[in-house]
Amino acid sequence: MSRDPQIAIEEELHRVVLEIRQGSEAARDVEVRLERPRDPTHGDWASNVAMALAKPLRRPPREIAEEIRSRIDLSRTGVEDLQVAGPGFLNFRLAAAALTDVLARIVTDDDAWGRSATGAGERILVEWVSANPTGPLHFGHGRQAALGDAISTLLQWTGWSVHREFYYNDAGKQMDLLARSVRARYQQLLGLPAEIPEGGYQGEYIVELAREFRTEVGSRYEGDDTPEGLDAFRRFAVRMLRAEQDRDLKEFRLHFDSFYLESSLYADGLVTRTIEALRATGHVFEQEGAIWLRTTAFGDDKDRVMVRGTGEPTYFLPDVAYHVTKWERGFQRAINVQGSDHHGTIARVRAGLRALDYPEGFPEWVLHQMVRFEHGGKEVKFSKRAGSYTTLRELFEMVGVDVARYFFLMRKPEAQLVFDIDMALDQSEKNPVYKIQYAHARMCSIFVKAGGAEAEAALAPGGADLSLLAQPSELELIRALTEFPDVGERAAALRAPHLVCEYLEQTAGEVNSWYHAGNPSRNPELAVLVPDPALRAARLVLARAVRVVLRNGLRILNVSAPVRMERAVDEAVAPQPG
RNA sequence: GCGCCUGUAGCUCAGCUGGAUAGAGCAUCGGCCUUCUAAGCCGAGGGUCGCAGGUUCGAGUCCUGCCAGGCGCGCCA
Repeated sequence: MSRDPQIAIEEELHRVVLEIRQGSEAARDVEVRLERPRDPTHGDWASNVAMALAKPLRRPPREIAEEIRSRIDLSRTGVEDLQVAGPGFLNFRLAAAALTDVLARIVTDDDAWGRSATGAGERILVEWVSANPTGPLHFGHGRQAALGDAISTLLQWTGWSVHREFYYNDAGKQMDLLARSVRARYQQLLGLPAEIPEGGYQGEYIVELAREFRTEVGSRYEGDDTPEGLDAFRRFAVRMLRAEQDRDLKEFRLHFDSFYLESSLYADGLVTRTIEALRATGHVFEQEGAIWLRTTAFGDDKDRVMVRGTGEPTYFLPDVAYHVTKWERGFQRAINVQGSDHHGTIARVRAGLRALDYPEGFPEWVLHQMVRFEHGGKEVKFSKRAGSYTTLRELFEMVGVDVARYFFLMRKPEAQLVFDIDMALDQSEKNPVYKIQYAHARMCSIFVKAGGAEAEAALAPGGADLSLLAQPSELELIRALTEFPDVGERAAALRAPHLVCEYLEQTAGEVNSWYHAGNPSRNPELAVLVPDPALRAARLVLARAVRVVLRNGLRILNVSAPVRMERAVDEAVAPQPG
């Protein structure tokens, strides 16, 4: 197995640059990095290092580039050609052999292809969804749900030890309102006059909860307005709603390692401890009967109340306490995925943690903008009131989990997202999810067509002469496959799963081009599997490598990679008679 | 009024942390089906990168100021 060309070139380039800049302190910060040129005519790898050196060395960039070219030793890098181009780019072109070598490695690495060890096993906690147990998950939670999951998986792919957590705000006023709302509905069912409290929950599901509660306890709480009674309503409602959320999360393929309860922060005395710790910093003061933290000392735009005049803490305190537990549980890195409507809270939580001397980047926030749903060219509004298209469950039951997840992920988090339900419902290749899944299914069906024995022989070491893959569309596809590890690396570093979506869509397009290139026939599978056994074998290896990349990419997004698709592929894959 | 995010093709959006001729999908238009995938393939048109300055060899990308949209600015969570 040859060395990774990228690393080999970078090392050699680095060596030459060190020689050239000898004695120049000014050039010390210039880093050597290879990039993928957009235009394939610029080679497989390019470096702008000559241009970066031009200023500190006070020499024309092209002259430096030429000197690098004359000094560099490319004999062990797989590079066939090095050109100086444009203002001073160094363009490296790999020999075809170096390119096709990667195919063998992809097939060998299989499920591990594209993974890296960048995170070095360091622990990181990702917290997301964290919806209050006051109702079912709705449309708006979908983006957050898919995003946090994909970011977590990306981090695992790049070597981090990821802990997935869901934080339940099960204490405080909202829970009280929920309990009162259910109680009111319960009393109404028993024919008693009762009103939903102001700001309470109006949804139809509250009536449903009251009905179920009555089935469970009968009229035991008829007319009850004691605190103990209210607590029974609260516990019942939270239990039921959490169970419902759990079902929805599970079906949306979300798995959490832990659910952290806000109420436990009180029970374990962590809220009190946090107050004491903050007091010790000297940034706490009393005013108008409330206890404040001087968050303005840490970048907030106004000071915040920690404990109300009534003696109850505001949500701010448990929020800080919660993040303290993340650190104390051994996570020196944490990511919070939240909707941008929560961004107002960030400054104060950050200020609280800074006051307690936690480092600047702990935790890190990924904020995503809101989603706009369109169906039939019109916006679909979802309110908390009962209506069509309100819950996350309704959405994924309508368009499917794969499509829903992908659509939520395909845009960068900080941009607003239009979720086009019509396109989501489309089962042609206009729908990017199907396009990718279809490309994957096609690669699988090639193997079915070829039959097991031939495929096995081709995939065995040395079983195929990969240099036969010389069509432009084949070489371009191989290039695309080699980029996959970089994409994962970058997407993880930037917490940007949409880069994976973009890559998969692009690659699926390359697959189609290869699959159909020069094949006027309507059955490209057979056209790909030409009679010549050597070329057939090589193409089987390529098809397998494509399959590995598509499947691994989809795995990051937690979108399924069907081996067979409905209709056409099913037919194609069906056993041949005789 | 203040803060955060966004502004790129008719529409929805990418653009690898400052590089080469700004890309993709949808939509539109033009070619391809009498052997098993037309749910497809090939091609074309379409851009003052919101506006105006600035920084430098070089700006969609960085800095400043405007304009427009989204979200947020409670002793609510």
